[in-house]
Amino acid sequence: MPNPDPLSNDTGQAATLASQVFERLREDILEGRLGPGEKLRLEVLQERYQVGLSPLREALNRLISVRLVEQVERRGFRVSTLSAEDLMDLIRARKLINEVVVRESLVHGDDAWEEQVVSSYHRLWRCPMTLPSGAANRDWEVLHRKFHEALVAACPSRWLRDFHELLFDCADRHRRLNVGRLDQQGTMDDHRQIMEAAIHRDSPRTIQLLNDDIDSLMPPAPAPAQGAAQPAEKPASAPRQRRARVLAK
Amino acid sequence: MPNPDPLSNDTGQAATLASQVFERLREDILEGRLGPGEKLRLEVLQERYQVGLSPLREALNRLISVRLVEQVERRGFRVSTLSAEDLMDLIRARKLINEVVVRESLVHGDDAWEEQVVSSYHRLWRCPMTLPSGAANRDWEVLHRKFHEALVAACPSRWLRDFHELLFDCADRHRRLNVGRLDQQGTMDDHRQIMEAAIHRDSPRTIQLLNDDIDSLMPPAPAPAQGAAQPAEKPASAPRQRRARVLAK
DNA sequence: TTCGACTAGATTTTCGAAAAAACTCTTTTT
DNA sequence: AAAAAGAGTTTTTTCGAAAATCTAGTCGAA
Repeated sequence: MPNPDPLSNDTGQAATLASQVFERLREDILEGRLGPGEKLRLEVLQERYQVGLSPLREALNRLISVRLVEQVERRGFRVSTLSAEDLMDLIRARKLINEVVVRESLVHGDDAWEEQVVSSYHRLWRCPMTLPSGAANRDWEVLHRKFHEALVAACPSRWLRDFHELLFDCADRHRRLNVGRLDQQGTMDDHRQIMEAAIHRDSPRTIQLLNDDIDSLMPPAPAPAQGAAQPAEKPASAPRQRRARVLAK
Repeated sequence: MPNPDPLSNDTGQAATLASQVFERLREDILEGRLGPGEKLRLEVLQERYQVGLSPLREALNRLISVRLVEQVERRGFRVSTLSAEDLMDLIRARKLINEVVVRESLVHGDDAWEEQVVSSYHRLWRCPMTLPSGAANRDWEVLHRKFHEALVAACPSRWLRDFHELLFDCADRHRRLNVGRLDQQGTMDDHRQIMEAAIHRDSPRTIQLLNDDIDSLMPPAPAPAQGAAQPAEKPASAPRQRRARVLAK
């Protein structure tokens, strides 16, 4: 379940404005309402989220650490870009980390872990991937993430789990922004297979299945370098095209 | 060479206050002037670095992303702690990432890379590890970091290089704060061996040597769980010792 | 025309004070 | 005594305006 109340965090405390804005910005980027490469003007965001500069800036900074936003000193923030190259690198790194983390998790997972895997799978299974309207179902996204998180939850290395999570989120952004362009059918069944391989502690198979899943993000057409997502200056409003400039050093 | 001018960044631009404070805070934490677990009161830092809240907060947020600082909403920031457990985990993760990154780097490294490795080694070799005064030599720290960076610079995966860097910095913090307690003699010679193995493209040996180096951070005495570094409330000034309290959750 | 200096407007960064929470200590209640 | 309730003090978070810097466009010289 996604936290239903954005005004409070998991511990029931009231969230700071910074956290709230962080969440909203995150969603907006993940869902593509703020496109890759788009400039994030502070005043605009201030207006959009109805907050002052302090919480906004704080949120932006946190988004940088999860690589959703990039900053150039004194020149502001922008949504980070998604290039085909990045994606390839991401896929490679992910497979690598995944392999280790999954293996470790399967080795160390106890009964409680197993239950978590099964139940998070079941919740995911029950949840429709798309809403009746055809739009992506946010709940599904969250459950999907939780399922993958549960799989590796038993890996004893915090560092590796964190890397895994970061990579997952980045890959997930690519996935979301490419829905339609990607072939995402088997997903339902894939997850069941993964879950079963995992609770049978079949490392090689689990890893293999997950790697396939990861690979499914590969840019559809290895077609001529034309880039799936260019750092467009907000397609909707790109009146002023400026020529390349030589920046100091 | 550490950037000699903290008022400007690498591109010659004037650095923002936030960046300057970030650097200073970073140094202070790395050198132990701000100890592990120490509470970072905003007002105190404001006074110490002579800046307003905005740049301070920004710096703190950036430090969080490199794991030097931790935050609890509405309860402020503190220097992140260093436990023996963390260190063990860190060592494991580092060896793992290291293995991959080094192998890739040795495979892809070209002549320019090789030169960089050699020259960064040489600069390191030339530099005394400690100052005449006996204190740690900051230049050496920087060159040391650069040497390790150069080794893996040819790894084509940005993600893995970034992970490698993050892990290195964290491990380095442990090392610095434990100088004296650790056996750090062979270092000089070790680096030469590493460099040579690397330019001979001898992956297994390079990896082995680096792993040994990493292992050398292992807590000296596996003595009774007494923790090498407790989240002490600033040893230097702990006038009010307050009894343990039950914190929410 | 092309380059460079310059100006006006836009945008980001920083400050100082106000608002909101958390913490400490005391008092009250069970 | 232990827990609950308050009151005053810290500390963090947020705002709104000022300062600093960047950008785009203009004008003049080569």
